[in-house]
Amino acid sequence: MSEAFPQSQSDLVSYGPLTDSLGFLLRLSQLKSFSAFYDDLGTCGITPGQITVMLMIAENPGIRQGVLARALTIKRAHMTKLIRRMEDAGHVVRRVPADDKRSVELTLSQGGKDFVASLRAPFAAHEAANHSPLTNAEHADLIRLLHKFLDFGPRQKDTP
Amino acid sequence: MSEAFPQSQSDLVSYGPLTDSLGFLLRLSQLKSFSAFYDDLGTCGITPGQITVMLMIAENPGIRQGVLARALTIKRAHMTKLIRRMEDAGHVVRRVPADDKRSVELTLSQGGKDFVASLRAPFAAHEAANHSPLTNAEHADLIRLLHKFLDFGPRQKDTP
DNA sequence: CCGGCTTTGTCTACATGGAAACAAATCTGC
DNA sequence: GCAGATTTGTTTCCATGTAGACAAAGCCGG
Repeated sequence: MSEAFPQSQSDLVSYGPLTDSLGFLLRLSQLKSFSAFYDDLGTCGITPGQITVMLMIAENPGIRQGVLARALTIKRAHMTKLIRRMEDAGHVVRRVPADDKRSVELTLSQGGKDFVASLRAPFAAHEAANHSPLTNAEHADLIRLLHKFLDFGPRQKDTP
Repeated sequence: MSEAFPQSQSDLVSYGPLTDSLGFLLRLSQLKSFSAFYDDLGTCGITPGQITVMLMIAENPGIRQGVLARALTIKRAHMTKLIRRMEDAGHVVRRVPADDKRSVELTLSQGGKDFVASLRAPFAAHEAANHSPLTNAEHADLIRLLHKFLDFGPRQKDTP
């Protein structure tokens, strides 16, 4: 039962119980998606993690580091390293607010804003092409199901 | 536009263009799925990568290392390390065939077979519970869409 | 044969990301 | 106020996985 996945030509392998394992399929899908990201945006000198963080800061100016880490399901320790590099690159500004001197508020520098602006079009093009073998309707379905799987809250409805 | 994901209570964050980014959603979903895996099977002393490799060898006895690496979309260098540890643990046997002395054929030892057998029930239970907020029908849809996204070939049909 | 080219696994760096411990700041109960 | 617990970011160490070079084995055209 259950044969053949995308692997190169034809090694003819049976995937057994993994064939319908959600975790396994999600992992493979994420690897494929990341690979497509590098194909499309590799020349922009950006990684998925970096663009994610920068888009989030652009969308939520002044967001605190820990809040951002929770929102992206990554550890604060790792966020520290990510942010440090983007600060060194001059893209992100760290500010310690007076009312809570433990925390750090993040904003984009002008250079960071310009950089993000220059990435929006390529990123959108990548998203549009990332469907691969999926039709537009299937792509939308997949997004909807992942939202539900993730407990995505107030799905944005334009007409309340 | 676009607010609120699962993060802890309510940090109220806007995800902007990431809200409908397939790559971003796949990454979050994979993290959630992995986390559920450790919750369900962490006590069995196994990682997602290990159980994947062992299930694949059980399903394809004598499979070569490189073929397995391609099938799982991981690098041969990493497969070498994974296999070495499972060999040290006495779960996997490496055999160099006479007809191609470069390659290595993998099989499970009796201990490996027993170990896999002991994991099948917990793994199936985990898969059944991993739907989380998805209905059975939605879960099946999600699997189907991921298969298509991944170019899953001869989708096993019982009635041709 | 036999000099190249490819394939296969391995090795050594290196990048990515998490676990646990820590210091400083804040909060809480008294 | 203030001693103890909690939150926030950081540091260090470790696990996971990749990139590129390598050696050995197989393949191929003369």
